[in-house]
Amino acid sequence: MKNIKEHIQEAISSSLAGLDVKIGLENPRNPEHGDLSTNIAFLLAKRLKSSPRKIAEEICRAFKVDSDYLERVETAGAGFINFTFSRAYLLRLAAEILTAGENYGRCDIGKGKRVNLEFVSANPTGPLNIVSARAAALGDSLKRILNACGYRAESEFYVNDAGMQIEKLGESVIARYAELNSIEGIEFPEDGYKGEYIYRIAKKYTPTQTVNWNKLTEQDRNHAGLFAVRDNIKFQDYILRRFSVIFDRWYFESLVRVYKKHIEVSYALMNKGLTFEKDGATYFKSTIWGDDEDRVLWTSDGRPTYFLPDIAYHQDKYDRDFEWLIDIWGPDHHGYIPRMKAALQALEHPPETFTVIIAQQVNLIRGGEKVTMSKRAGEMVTMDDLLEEVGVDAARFFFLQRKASAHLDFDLDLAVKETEENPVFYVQYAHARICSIERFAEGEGVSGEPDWDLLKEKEAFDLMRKLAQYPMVVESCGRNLETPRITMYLGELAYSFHRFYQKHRVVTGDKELSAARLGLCRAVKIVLFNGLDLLGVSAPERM
RNA sequence: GCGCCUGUAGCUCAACGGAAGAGCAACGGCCUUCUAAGCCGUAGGUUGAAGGUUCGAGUCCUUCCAGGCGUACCA
Repeated sequence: MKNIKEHIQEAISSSLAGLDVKIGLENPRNPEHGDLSTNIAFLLAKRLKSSPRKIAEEICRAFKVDSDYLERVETAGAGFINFTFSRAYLLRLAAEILTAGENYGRCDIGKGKRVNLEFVSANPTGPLNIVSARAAALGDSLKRILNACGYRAESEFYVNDAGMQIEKLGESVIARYAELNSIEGIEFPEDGYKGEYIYRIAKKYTPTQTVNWNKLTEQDRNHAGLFAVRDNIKFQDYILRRFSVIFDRWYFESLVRVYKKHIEVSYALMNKGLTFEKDGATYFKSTIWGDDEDRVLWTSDGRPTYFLPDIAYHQDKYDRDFEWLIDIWGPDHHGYIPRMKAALQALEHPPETFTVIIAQQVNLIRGGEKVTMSKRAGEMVTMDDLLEEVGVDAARFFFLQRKASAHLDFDLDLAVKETEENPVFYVQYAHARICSIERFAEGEGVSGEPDWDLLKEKEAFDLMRKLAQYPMVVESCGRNLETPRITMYLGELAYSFHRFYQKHRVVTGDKELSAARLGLCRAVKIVLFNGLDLLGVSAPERM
């Protein structure tokens, strides 16, 4: 049995007799416009020197309606052609969903391409913040979506466990340690990490045996810094796991440095004549690829900047045979995009193999006012605070409802207070309700293969039409690296189901009809489950 | 100054260049029946402004206006 889109595309192509045109099919927003619609007549108007309306009518006339797929084909508006699915197609589809199970909705637009998704990559200097939570939800969900679209996607967290900030972190820990142990003469560094969590770490910390409190060395600071890094990473991983985000790989900047990958990359750029020295620093000529200014790779005192090992890290992803790199960065890094794109192009990677998604900022609203957050002052609402307050499912669903590029106001009071009216619960409730019906049906002895032909109700067919849209939604999200369509779709599917439920009792004295309706419910349950799974949101069996 | 993001219903936000939508809030109805965390109904719009491209613009281009973020030899 052919895919219905292919069926329509072939049927139109044959009536166009050799005209080479891509026939786009989309879901009309208005149900009166059928189940699929094409704008092909508009696109052909110029070439055929005719009006869209006339072309649409001609295509319509030539179109042989096969009732295995379609009930109706008609022109509308200024030249749209609308297709309405046939009863036979929809019933067959419901049966197919039961067979396909978790595979329903998958496609193969990715063709096995290996994708590396890097996200969160927060500094190991403290707890995760709210933007990290958003990036985590987005990245993890995109990984699930891409895998459902036939890509082989892996997730990666890059840990910046090297460089100045680690020393600074160590200095902060040592200062707090000194404070806790009444050791004199250690000042808290002016730009140190002031959060309460540093005390927590300092309490667990044991300084090096050789420590001289009057003269702290770089080694002392690094020792404390790495201790704090390990503690922070452990906590970050713990919170991410609670958020249903499990990274395939944690990649350490210190490893880049140990294996001198950054030096390799530095030489590679130098040998291409793409670097120069100025005021004792080494620059990369990123302006060649449109960056605003050339960027420093090595500082004048001989340290690599953050940028250089990061280039090496990205080169390493290519070396590990990833064909497409997707990075999700916070809004504070958007200025960083041109230089990284420049560096990767300089290393001869085609620009389309590297995509950056900026996860825009999140404003937390509490008591109708923006919660002010200052990392330096240590006033943060952290990711674990958020999980504590609104829960995993609500938090993920909220984040994924918005496209990444949109700023997001997250009203904490509302999310907590309105738990019962939360969109995620609406969708989950539909799933739980179907599970409940299944339990009831079992008790009533409803079983056996559904006789789909018994389904006649309008609401049942509305539901099947919705089920038919699901694969297109997944594919579209995979193509656009977006999630809001899925949350939106699940809301619509749940709505269609609740309507059906309200109007037609599933389990009745008529066992045959009950089995057919139960079959439809099970198809809905499968799609709800699959969709929620792409979001990393649970599908509860009872609520 | 320059760069990026955003501006759509009272609020939060959708809408591959295709035929303006949802949820919440408001108002009015529906539980002897498989979960009322549900359903039905009412109301709500010059898509920030003005031009342009197009058969067709919330969407693309230009110029404004408003809000946010960024603009390091930090990460």
